[in-house]
Amino acid sequence: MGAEGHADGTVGKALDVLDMVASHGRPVRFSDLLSQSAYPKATLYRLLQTLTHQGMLTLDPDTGTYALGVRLVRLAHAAWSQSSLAPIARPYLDELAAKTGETIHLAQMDLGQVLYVDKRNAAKPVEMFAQAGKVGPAYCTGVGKAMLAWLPPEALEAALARQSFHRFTPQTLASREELLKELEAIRQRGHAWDREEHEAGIICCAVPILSRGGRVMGALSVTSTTARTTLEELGAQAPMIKDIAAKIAAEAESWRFPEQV
Amino acid sequence: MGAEGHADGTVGKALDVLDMVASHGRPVRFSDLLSQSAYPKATLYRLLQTLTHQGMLTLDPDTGTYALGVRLVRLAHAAWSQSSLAPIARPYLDELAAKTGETIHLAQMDLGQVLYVDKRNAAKPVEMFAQAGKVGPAYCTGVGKAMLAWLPPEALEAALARQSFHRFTPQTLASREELLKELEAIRQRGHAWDREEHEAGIICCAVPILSRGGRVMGALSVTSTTARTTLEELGAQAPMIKDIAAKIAAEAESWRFPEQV
DNA sequence: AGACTAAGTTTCAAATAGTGAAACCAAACG
DNA sequence: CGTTTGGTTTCACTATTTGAAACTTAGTCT
Repeated sequence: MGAEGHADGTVGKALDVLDMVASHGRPVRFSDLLSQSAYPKATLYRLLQTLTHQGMLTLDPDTGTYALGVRLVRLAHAAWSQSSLAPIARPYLDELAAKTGETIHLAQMDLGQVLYVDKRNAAKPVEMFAQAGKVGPAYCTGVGKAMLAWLPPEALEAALARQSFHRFTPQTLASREELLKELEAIRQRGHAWDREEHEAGIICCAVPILSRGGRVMGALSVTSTTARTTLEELGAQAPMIKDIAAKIAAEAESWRFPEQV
Repeated sequence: MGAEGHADGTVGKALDVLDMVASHGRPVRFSDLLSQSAYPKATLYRLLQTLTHQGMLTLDPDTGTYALGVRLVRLAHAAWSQSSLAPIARPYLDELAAKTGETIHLAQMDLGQVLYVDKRNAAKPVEMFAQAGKVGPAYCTGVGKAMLAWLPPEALEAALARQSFHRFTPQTLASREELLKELEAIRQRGHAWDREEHEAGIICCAVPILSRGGRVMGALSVTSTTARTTLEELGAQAPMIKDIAAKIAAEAESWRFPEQV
């Protein structure tokens, strides 16, 4: 809930409110927000007013409810096409999807959580917005563990502090200690497994996408079901996945220094 | 450029900076932003720091460049699925695309500009993030004019003030007066034309999506080329488009009061 | 009706947080 | 090496934010 740590300054508070509105699935009334937030009435009111005035929120005059504004959609368009690995990785995901015939995930780290930025479905065509932008836990997903494993100490610490360690399945690594041991194994192995840790019957093989400097940029995974395949079979594809991750990393980096001018 | 009107408060400035980063297609360095922004060095610096700390921006430690952060992608996911008409309209867009075989646009108003929130391409399947989130001018597009025509006076005024009235083609209505006359005609007619006003050879028929109270929620358009069809043929479909717009509006509204509890 | 209640909006003095010129530091350059 | 360029920190000044409380509407109850 409100355990949002320290919201620095007015901007932090405003963004906090934004998150609050986002977390409800539907338009919210002022009083709903008021009862949830730690901020006093007048403060919250002005915050909402500012955000609305800025187009980050929409106030429906009929119902008096707030919803996220369209300006966010515009910003996100830019965010997706510029900040994330998605646009660069797109052709590679297609390639990987074609070769494996399995579900592909491309994820990045967002405040200790896994954020899926792109995806290919085994069968159906992609439904972008509907899928990308989703978040998931880091400690019990392939992509999550792959990224955690290569995070520098302080960042890892920060991320660990945000894990819930909820036990989704009997296989879930539901403690800090177990997870740390696993991360060590992942570093050794070079890729992460998901052994039905998040969802029964779902397994995956994930590799990190690392910059030349060793910084974690994201992770890439191939997901399947125990009904269709085994960890061993998935593991056979690990070199190929790693290879594609390396290509994505290389292209992402070279994209950074196009015209140093 | 900096003609951003009045950025109220710190929050406004922060969002302003966010837009600035977004407007560059690529990661930007501090000095680039500095030269562009009206804010003094230290102010801009702290703003960037705050935004980075909040996950709205990412600072690449290797290159010292800022890019939009992943938190935006997450927020946008929520924004798209909650605030916009897109999720509701989706099946209707499919229907309209199937019936007409033409390109379909669903747009909303964003600070005087047209924001495309969903789209169906004539031939290819949709590329969501790559297309949705784009913005365009209001005064010379079908959807733009359709929305302007039903805006209440003050909102119209605010929107008009933000139009550039650049003459894209000989047909572009490049003045406030011409546009106002056209808007009147649109209200009479019930739908807006785009007579190659934005791009030569591209025509479209657009209708507003209005709430029961008459509030503009968005607009819907069918686009084609002069090579393939004529305004008259497009106009023949206007009733159907209007019908679908009405359905979207109805569903969007009923969605608002699901469980009044 | 008239008195209550809930929900949203506005006020205003006090306090905090934001400002920005200038100083500082550190690489990169010549 | 001295200099430039690019980024970070300081600090006194001030404008913005704060939030208790007063105020307005609507909507309810008796």
